[in-house]
Amino acid sequence: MIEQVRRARGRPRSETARRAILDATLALAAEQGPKGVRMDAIASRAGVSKETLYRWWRSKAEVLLEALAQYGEQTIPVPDTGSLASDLRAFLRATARAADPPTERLLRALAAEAAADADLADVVRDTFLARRRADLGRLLGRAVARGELTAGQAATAVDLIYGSLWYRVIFGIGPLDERWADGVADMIASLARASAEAGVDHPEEAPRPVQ
Amino acid sequence: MIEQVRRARGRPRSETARRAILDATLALAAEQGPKGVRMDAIASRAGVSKETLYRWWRSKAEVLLEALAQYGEQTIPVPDTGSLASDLRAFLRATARAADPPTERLLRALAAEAAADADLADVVRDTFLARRRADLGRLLGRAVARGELTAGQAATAVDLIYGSLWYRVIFGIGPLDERWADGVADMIASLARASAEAGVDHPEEAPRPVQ
Amino acid sequence: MIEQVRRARGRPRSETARRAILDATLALAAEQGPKGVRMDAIASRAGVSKETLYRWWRSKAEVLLEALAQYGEQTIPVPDTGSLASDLRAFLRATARAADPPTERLLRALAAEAAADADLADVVRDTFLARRRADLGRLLGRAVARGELTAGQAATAVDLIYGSLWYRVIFGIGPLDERWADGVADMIASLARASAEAGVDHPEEAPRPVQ
Amino acid sequence: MIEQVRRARGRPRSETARRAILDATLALAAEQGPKGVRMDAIASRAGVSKETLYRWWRSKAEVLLEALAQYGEQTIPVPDTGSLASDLRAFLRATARAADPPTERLLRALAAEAAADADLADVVRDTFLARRRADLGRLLGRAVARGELTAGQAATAVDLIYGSLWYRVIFGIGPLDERWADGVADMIASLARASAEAGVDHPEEAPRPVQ
DNA sequence: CGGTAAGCGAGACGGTACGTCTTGTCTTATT
DNA sequence: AATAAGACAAGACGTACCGTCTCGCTTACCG
Repeated sequence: MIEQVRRARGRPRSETARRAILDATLALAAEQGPKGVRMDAIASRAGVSKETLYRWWRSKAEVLLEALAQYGEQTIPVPDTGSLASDLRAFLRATARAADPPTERLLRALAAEAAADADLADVVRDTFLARRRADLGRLLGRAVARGELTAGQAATAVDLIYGSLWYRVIFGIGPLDERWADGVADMIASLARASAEAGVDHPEEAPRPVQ
Repeated sequence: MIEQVRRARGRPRSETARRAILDATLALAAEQGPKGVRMDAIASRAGVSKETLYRWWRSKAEVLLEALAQYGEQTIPVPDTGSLASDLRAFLRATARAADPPTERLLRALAAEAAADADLADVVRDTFLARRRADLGRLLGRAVARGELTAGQAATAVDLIYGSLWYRVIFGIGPLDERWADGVADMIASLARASAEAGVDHPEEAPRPVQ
Repeated sequence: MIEQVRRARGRPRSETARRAILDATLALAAEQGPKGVRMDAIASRAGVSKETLYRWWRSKAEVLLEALAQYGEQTIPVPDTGSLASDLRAFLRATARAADPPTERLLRALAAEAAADADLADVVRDTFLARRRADLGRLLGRAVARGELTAGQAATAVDLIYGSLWYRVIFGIGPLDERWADGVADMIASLARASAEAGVDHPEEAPRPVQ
Repeated sequence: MIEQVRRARGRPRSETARRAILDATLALAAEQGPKGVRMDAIASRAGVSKETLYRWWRSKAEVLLEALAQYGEQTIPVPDTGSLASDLRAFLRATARAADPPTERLLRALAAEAAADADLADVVRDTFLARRRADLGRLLGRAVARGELTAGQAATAVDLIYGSLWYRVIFGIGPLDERWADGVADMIASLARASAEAGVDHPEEAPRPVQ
């Protein structure tokens, strides 16, 4: 049984234009920083009209969101090694790798939009951030299940971890490199080990040494 | 012989205008959010000309910085009870109290500016953030001295703690209330307790300056 | 094969906006005088953005020039009755009729701009004034051909006649009415008659009585 | 009986400052044209405070008026040789000499102010222009008395002559040199000769006040 | 000769217009 | 129907100039 996709009438959306727009967005962010990411600059660099931009995305923020979905952290796997420490390390190292300088600048541009506009912040939180928070939540959830963390600690940890990421990006505190990933992962993992040793819920789970 | 402070020539700067401007900035942020904080709106609300605004502050961000210094977190004491847990609790609760909704909105407006402009972010980081980071650094430094944390952990903790604060503010993740303060304080303190029990490496190691 | 006029791509310039701008310019000048002719007032009255104004005219003076071309003296015919006296009368009476109060105020606004800016004055002289000077020059040129005036006198007369017009407008010396037109026309014509009687160049041309 | 000039109390007005201001006004006009004549520029160039400027002159136009009175045409004698032609030549040649480039630029700046502001134009007309018009009126009045001109022609001639002067200055039509003076003088004088020959009405008719 | 009142330099101030910039919408002809 | 081109409305930005105000200092008179 062949699934017949109903073809829309008229000229189909140009995939070329879509890619050109997202590429241009990334390139502009990379080369000129958040301020360089202007709708007319994106359009002109992509060889596309502003009309096309606004036909498919309602605002600059939406373009940024899709550009991030394309180039950013979307491919970060959620590891499950049985150890919070190694899970976190792997996850945050992958996160740091995904946050290369161009992507960092996209994040920064997105943060600028969200900080300035509460409605937009809601959207960003409930779509873009929510997915990443859910991933990290699942990872930490396994530690909760093993009794290494309480649910409340896991929730707080999500804020601490992603908070430190955005904080560093927005204010230029420092790079999102392996050192950052390991520092944060170890810190949270030590805590978990401590909790486990203190006999939370599931003492049968042996704590593993961090590194 | 008493050193006579030489009075500057010409009409002295109007303290009234200065206060009116900072008040107007706070009021606009509180009432209309970051987008309401416009230079012309500040000027008109303060009964001041734009020229006066630009005479004393080169950008909106500088006005925000001074308004924050005036109304914001500048009076948060750094407690020293001998216990990291209670020090942190007290410090973060005071921080949460200082971050009332109007102040939160000022912070948000400032974040929007800093995210959009890297040069400005440098200024914000090196003046506004640095003071708060230093306060928290001193607090954590005592725990380092007591062997409850390594210097590296203390540095990471600063990012985690303030990161979570800004993250919640910028993206509207949740309020900066006592629950937040206690959750974060407990989390970091548990870690310290765990580290101390584990006999962490070298307490004599001097704490690295927290950026 | 018919030459097809290539239509420019993109949205065509709005004729509505153009007219609204020129109308608003005239109305503001008429109602509020030269000081009322402000770029933002024109824009707001015309229901147009300032950007549209500056897209098509680089300065207020250019808008005034086009408004004058639209409403001003452009339709003044250059009569040729064979008599300098009646030609001049007809021409200056038509000029006076064209210089109704709203137009006078546009002229005044234009003079203010030109007086303040030498570069602009050059443009005004070489475009707007030049056309009128040429018209009057042709009219007087016929008198020169008839031997009623020397070429030098004709040139001086152009300055005298238009000079008196602008002088009266700018400093509010008096109105540009029929009395003014006749007074100036008769004066120049008497001179021509006198020159002719004195036997300048072409004595065969009989002087005609001034009406 | 000795007229005792009552000396005002307090520090007397600085004549140095007054001269410095008028000099600076002239110099700025000469060097930078009408646009360079700014109140703060005058003050700073004269080494004087704006306070002092506005203490003695209510507006830029008043400063210009006094600067012109100082450097401009104030010393032009009204000749009385018994011949209109030579009187006019002498008067206009002296006028042209007085209108050197720096003075021309002052005139231009004054015209810009007057054109933009009707109230100011009234003042300029009734003070500055009136004196010159009266001088020229007296000169022409003698021709009227001799029956060379009618009173109406004399009045029109004043507009034509001074009109041409301002017209040339404002729009940069051409210089106010001897050629201009002679051209205008000869033109008006020819007319007078013609009228006299034609036996124009009679001298008992009193010359109308020339506005 | 010392008090005092006005003049003065400095420069901050409120007001207002300018010309620029960016966002998001709209209107053409073309594909 | 989607697109490139580009004009458009809205509105904030930062600058410039005007004329006013507020200091502390200076100058010359007058008692």
